[in-house]
Amino acid sequence: MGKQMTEMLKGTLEGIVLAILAVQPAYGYDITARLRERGFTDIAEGTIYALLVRVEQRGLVDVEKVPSEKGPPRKVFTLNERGRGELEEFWRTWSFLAERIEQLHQTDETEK
Amino acid sequence: MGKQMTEMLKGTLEGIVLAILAVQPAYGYDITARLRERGFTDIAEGTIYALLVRVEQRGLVDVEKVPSEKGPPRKVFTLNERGRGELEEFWRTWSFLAERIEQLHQTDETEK
DNA sequence: ACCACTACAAAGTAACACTGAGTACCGGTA
DNA sequence: TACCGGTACTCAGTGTTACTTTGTAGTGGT
Repeated sequence: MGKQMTEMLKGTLEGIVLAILAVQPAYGYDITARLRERGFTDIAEGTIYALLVRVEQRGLVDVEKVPSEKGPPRKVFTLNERGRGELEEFWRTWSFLAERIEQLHQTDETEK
Repeated sequence: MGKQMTEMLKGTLEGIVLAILAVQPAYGYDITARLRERGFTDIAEGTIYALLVRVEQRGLVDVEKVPSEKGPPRKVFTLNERGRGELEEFWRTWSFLAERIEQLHQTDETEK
């Protein structure tokens, strides 16, 4: 993956995952699959699991072990109240940043 | 500054500064001022100077020392050819990410 | 018995923004 | 003269994050 993308995902990837969980509860392996569907083809599994450990420790999700027919038991993550709060703040922060960057983009374009 | 914003700036702040330099050459202190004008009121000076050292070492900018009437000499940074290339890649990466996140934002909104 | 796919875990690395402190130069004021 | 506010740059140390790599383990098909 490009280095720029790697750096840009820092701070956004967590929000992306929370947003995916907001749509519907999911387990790690499933989340990486959904990310790939949405165009994030190069995100390593290990990255997602590490991120899930963090959000669990911070109490943003509830966890439930569910047996699987094809492999080890699944850890299903559900966004809880705190998680929803965090996600809302993520959208606020994102909107703030995106607006200002888009403004710069326009200025930059017109310079050409 | 909020922790989320701090993390989100990773990978984007460099692009933001390059975009500002694309409009017009500037020195560190000036760049922080322009950032504040554009709404980034909480970005520490030290952060900008460290970033400028990095982009200089990577050869994205040309540097010129210019004496100042009110303080130490200014290090004026001008975006060069490599810097413009990097900036273009930044916009590509940004657009890719922003599109997908906005898509998620919509999905998330309609869920409510 | 082997292999592919599913599913999770963990250690080590690199990159980045922040904090806080420090240096230095100038002009104005008391 | 002595001080202070504004300008301008530097640097060491900290915490967080995503990536890489490797390993473990269960299931089903051939």
